[in-house]
Amino acid sequence: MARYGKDHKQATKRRILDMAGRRLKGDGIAGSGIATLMGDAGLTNGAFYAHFDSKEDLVAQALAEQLREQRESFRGMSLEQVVRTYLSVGHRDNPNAGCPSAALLDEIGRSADSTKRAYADGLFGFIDDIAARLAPGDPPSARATALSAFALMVGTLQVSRALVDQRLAAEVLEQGVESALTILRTGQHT
Amino acid sequence: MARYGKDHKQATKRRILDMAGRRLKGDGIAGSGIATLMGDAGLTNGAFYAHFDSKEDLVAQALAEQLREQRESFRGMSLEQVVRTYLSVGHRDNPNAGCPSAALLDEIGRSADSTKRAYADGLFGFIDDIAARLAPGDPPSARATALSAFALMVGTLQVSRALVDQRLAAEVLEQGVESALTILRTGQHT
DNA sequence: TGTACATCAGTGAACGCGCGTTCACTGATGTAC
DNA sequence: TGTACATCAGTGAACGCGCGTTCACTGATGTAC
Repeated sequence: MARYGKDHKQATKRRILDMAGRRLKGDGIAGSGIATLMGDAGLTNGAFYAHFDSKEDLVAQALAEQLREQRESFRGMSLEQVVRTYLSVGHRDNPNAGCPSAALLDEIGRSADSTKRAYADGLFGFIDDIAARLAPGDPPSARATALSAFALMVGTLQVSRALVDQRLAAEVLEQGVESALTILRTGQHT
Repeated sequence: MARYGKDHKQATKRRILDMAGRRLKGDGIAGSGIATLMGDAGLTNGAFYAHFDSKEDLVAQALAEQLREQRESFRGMSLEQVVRTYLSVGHRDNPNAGCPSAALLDEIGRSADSTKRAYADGLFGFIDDIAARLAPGDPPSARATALSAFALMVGTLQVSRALVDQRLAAEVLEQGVESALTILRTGQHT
């Protein structure tokens, strides 16, 4: 037995993963160093490899965790609420607390296959949640619609984050809400 | 007079910008170092600062140039052709020769204001081209539709690039084509 | 025409720094006797 | 109860490397006389 409670190490790892998820979304994958990531969790760089095989390993696990949390955070909402929350100024201005897709999608495209697989698994869990609400009787039929609406929301949030002009950025978000709702309402599904 | 033709330096700068544009889209902003960028243009790191103030400066200029080229490349196409070319397997598999938005949008969101401004200028030039084709008489009325279609295409291409499963990635692209065309056909404009 | 000088695009070494990763070590605790 | 030992999460210095940036220098050319 270790001198700490038997789930101490597990709790530490969870803390690292949580903090790393936020940091990665805020500063990007390439922009987040191991020492900083560990410092966020109140530890030093050396302890990192007691928990993870490599930075890639951490990124894949943190990504999975962030997607799980995002999925949960939308659980009780109506689809309209999901769209309005996603394309809100609050979400736009706090990438570190927001959607991992909007924050990291192009970097994920350049990442190792293990990271991509972790991402894909988490993403389609989320997409299936939306599809199930669009077509409770036959979720697969609504997958394409759900994915299109999501792709539109991700692209819109990213564009809005790339704009300096606040007025224009807000307008882009509002138009995104209308378009996303239209897709969800008129999509081909049962 | 310099010992080279009077536009020699200008030509070198254009070469650096062109190569840098490709490299940045392929490896990301944080993933592209000055020495590598200069090596691509057949030069050494030291010459960089004879052409640019800083890496940020280069990124802003290269981004503007890439957006200009993208705009030109779509000039003669119908909107349907634009959509099908954008959401093609060829585009998906060659980010370095493709859309700067799809390759770099989330990193641009984390960049300096000067970079964001260069991006916004280029982006809306492109969006306005699409809007002008949707509503030749009154382009501004179609801006929202054009932007939504573009956001959907960017998000879709990014998702498709993040997938390891080729079959699934191709399916995502195909569904994206349908959704984008639907938005362009049914959007609210004159 | 021939020589001395000015120009300046480009070189390549060096700056301090942070990167991902390794590893010998610390020190708090639990177990054995 | 007291002491010796094993465990192991975490420390922090060090590894080689590439980063963005600076700068003294090179060498090919054009100009002046």
